[in-house]
Amino acid sequence: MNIKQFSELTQVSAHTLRYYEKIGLLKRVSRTANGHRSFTAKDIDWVGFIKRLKEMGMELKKIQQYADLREQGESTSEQRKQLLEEHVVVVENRIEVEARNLDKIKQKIQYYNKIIKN
Amino acid sequence: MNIKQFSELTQVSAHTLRYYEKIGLLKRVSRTANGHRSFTAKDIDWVGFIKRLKEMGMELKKIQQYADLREQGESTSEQRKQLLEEHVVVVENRIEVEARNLDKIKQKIQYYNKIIKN
DNA sequence: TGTTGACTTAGAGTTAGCTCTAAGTATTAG
DNA sequence: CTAATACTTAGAGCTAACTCTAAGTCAACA
Repeated sequence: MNIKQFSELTQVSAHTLRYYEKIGLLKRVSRTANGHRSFTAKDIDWVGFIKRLKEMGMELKKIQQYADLREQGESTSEQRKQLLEEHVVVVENRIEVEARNLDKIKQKIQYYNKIIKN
Repeated sequence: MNIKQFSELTQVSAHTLRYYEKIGLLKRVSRTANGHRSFTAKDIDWVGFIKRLKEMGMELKKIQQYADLREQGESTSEQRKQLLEEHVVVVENRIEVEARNLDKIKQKIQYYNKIIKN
């Protein structure tokens, strides 16, 4: 599948896909005879995973580390697991902070409700 | 209180405080005879509020809007309240998405646990 | 008197993560 | 055969939110 089709499937722009390859997030993307990128079904899963990590606020640099480990094969499973576990902690803390702040903002809204009514 | 003391109290760098004033987040900061900024106790609260909104992922532009309304006085309470309510929805959705993604990542970790044990 | 240190400004530089441009090649349709 | 279209690359440009620099003023202290 060429870059355009892949871009539509993954909802990631062709520009961004090339960028991801350049910075080492997508590895060993195969090419056709004329040098065009040719993406596979496996690439779809991988980009999906990248998107999820990104959505969780993982930096591209960290995702890159994961990609590096992944490329090295099975022997790095433990390290990849650790990387994910580290990020789980980060996200859990962030959710907690956000929940706390949400509460405070809601209190502020309550305050506005009072002064507006009177 | 001068910018250095204020910076230490609020944990926001002097550079950033000047920047916040320039983009209209801090308004009417008073000056001493020699032109130095002079911050007050009210400014501490306001910067604290800015920090909370920022922590919740509100863009400085949006915070600026809030600051503009705040400057216009009591009559804008309703609009400020709406602005906060809008953001509450944004944050609630984000927390939800994060919780869902967290689950998926935890599943991935479980998968690693399986393949590592065997 | 001079030098230290805090402040001032305008504006340049930085980082992340894209996003776009220019110049070029290859394939396909008319 | 030519025009349109899709691809390629290197590298420039953009946005947010700082962060820093340079050049200058001013007060205090040895």
